[in-house]
Amino acid sequence: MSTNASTSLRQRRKEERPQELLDAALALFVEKGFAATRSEEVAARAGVSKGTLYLYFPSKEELLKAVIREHVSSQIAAGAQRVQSFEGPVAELLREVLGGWWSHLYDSPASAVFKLIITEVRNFPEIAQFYSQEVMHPGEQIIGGILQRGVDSGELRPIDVPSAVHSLIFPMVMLCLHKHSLGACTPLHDLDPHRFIHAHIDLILSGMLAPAQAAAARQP
Amino acid sequence: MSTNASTSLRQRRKEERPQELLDAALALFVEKGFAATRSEEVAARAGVSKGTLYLYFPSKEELLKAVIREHVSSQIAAGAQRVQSFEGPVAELLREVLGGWWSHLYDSPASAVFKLIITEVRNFPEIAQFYSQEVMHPGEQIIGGILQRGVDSGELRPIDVPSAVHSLIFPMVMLCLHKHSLGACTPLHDLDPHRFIHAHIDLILSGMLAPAQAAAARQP
Amino acid sequence: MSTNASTSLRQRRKEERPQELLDAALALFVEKGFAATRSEEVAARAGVSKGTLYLYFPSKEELLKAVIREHVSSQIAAGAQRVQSFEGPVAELLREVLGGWWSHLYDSPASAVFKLIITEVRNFPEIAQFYSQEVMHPGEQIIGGILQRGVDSGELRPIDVPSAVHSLIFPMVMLCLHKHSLGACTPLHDLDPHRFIHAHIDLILSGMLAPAQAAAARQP
Amino acid sequence: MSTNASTSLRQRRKEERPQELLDAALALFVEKGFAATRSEEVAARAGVSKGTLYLYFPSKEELLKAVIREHVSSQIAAGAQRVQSFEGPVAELLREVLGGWWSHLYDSPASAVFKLIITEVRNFPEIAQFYSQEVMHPGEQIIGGILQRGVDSGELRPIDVPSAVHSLIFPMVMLCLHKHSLGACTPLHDLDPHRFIHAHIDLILSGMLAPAQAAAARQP
DNA sequence: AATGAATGAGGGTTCATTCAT
DNA sequence: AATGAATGAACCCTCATTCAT
Repeated sequence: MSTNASTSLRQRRKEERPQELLDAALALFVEKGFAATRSEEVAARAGVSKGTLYLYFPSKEELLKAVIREHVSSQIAAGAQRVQSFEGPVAELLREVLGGWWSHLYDSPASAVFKLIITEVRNFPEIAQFYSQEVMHPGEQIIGGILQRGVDSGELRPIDVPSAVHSLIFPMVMLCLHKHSLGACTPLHDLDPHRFIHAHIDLILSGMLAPAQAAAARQP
Repeated sequence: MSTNASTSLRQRRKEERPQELLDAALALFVEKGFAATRSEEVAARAGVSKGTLYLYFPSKEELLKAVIREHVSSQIAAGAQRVQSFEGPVAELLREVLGGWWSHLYDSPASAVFKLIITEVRNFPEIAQFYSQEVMHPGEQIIGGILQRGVDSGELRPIDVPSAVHSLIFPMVMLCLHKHSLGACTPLHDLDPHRFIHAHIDLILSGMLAPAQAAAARQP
Repeated sequence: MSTNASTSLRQRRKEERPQELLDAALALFVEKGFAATRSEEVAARAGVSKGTLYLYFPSKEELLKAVIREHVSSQIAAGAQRVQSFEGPVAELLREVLGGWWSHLYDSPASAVFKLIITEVRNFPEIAQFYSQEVMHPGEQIIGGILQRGVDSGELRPIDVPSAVHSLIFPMVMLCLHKHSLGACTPLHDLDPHRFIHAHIDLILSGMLAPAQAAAARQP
Repeated sequence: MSTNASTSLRQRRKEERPQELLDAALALFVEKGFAATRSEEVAARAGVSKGTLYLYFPSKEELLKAVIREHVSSQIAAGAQRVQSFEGPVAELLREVLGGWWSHLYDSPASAVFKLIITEVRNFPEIAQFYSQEVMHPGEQIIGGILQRGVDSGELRPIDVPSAVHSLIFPMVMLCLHKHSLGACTPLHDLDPHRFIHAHIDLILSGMLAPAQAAAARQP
């Protein structure tokens, strides 16, 4: 009898189902918007039928929240760890943290979540609370902490830290948004995302480094 | 003759209705998304009944396109003019152009259009073409032209112009998006939009100015 | 002053309005059906505005009834008169009555009314009563009377009069229906309406004439 | 296995639904007209809910076309076969073909389709093409062929065949139309449909038979 | 008398959700 | 556990009718 084998296959499928549904939902919600996505489409894209979706998620709205939750909790803590233990100069730390985050982010499905949040917060305000607390504030804390450390150590000019944090981060988020909106229609002619981000970090760093450091940076 | 008097109430309403409907539509499409906005809500917000909306726009989709068209054509040409005729240093020109654009933009309903475009392009790809040609490319041309002029004159370091353009612009767009999404739910704690943009421009300028200029900028 | 002239012009228009509206309504109701015709179309075809229609008819339904009433009352009485006073052979009388009726009918707007009645009686049963009493019964009486006279006089075989009446009349009505339905889309290839009706009457007569008459008819 | 049992209820319904919907649609479209019939009424009459209708037909208009298609394709070929293989006199053939067609037609739902076509062709011109090709022309060919055979063999007088075809057929169609329009409101006082058709065929035959045949027919 | 802007009930269609199989 | 037929609330849009001008 194939009971054992088929059970394990079934079992495997069964355990993967929620993730497959979440992936399908993320892709479609980001592409068409939550309201314009039919739940049957989500099911079809995950390779199951309409009814099955409702075995795993009680409603379309809960599915949305699960999609967002899934991509929100993670990697902030990891970033915080690295910052604590890092010893070298702030410029390097910043390049590592933001660069690492970016190379992880842009090409992964997680880049889509920004669009999802921008698009749907107004309809589901609980998302706002959630996202602010779990992602935005901690992220700003980490980057802000690095910058402040740089200012304190004299590596950086005395800058307005919160502003600088957003000068750094906003273009990265914006690029993710672009990827899943206009960028999916017309290509971003003369701008490679990965090169841009490095140029961007360098440009901001140039603007922040204390004159001595800046001179040093220009003639190593 | 009843021209003068009769023009007043009925006629005046008739002439103002399309604008009232467009305003209502922009607000609601941005708040809830196109698909999640009922046409009756738009009508109600404009103070008319469902049917009246369809006297002025043939369908909800045409209404969306009209909303976008309305906020897209303008002010690019004006910006180009100013740039052509300007004589002073590039830093000043940049502050004037971006600052002027910003003070006009952020507090006006036009700031909402960014969200609308991010949200709806994938469903209405003709918007992409339209927006790229009418807004993005010309805008990038203008800012890129200024930066290139600065590089050529030695005011700015030899930078990657397209990257710098987006380092400058993306945070501004991002702030508009934020205003109409997360920002409408939880306030942007320690960041005043107008002050941020000036700090942002200054920061980027610090990163771009040629060393001589930068030194001069630091000690007047 | 043009008061007099313009008043009379206006007056003329005003007096003709109801008829123009009735004509427009007949044409459109027959073409598209009552339910599928918009009252604004009727008004437009009559050269007036939507509101004006309602100055002359209290509702779309009343307009329909007026259209039917208009084409129903007439010419039955006239036919009855002719029959009473006619002296010659029945075959001739029949050709005159039906031929006269036909040449009057087929090319006039009245031919359309049959379709209107077929189409709309079920929705407005009062029409049935009306039409039966005013048109069908009297018409059948007249034709039936002629045939009966022929049978009584020996000109015609002893036939089933009611059947023969309908054998005579139904194709004529059918041709009117055809004109305003299929005939308006694909032409009636090899059948000229006027020639058909004469051939039809002759054919039926051939079938009804008493043998002696028939022989006479074949060799004069 | 649940095949046999489970096929029963749910599956059986699924297979029968389209037909049930078509029947309901035919009845209502004929009674009230296409435009005046609400799709919910059709569904209700078929014992299902509004939404279910759209599981089987993509739109009300497609439902109409399906209704017509269903009643159009058939029995013409069957008639043609019988005509080819028939050996006896034309009068008998005609009585058999038309009589057979009639007894099949008048009391079946198919009799309603004539009204549907008369009523809706102008709004859906594709129906005209369809019906002309599939029903009218072939039907006229068959009857015309019989008559022509009779003329050629000397059984019938030299008559205008196309005219005679319509003299024969039009009253039958007309009676179907009547059944579903006026006849549904006021009864056809002194005319039984089935007797009428036989009297009608006999009458027309009397008019067509060659004198010798006619004399024979009168004295058996 | 005539207009046509405005209304809102009504009807076609979609789609989240349920439930018998 | 999985399916997909069925439901019916909800939404887009139309159009008969009204009424201020």
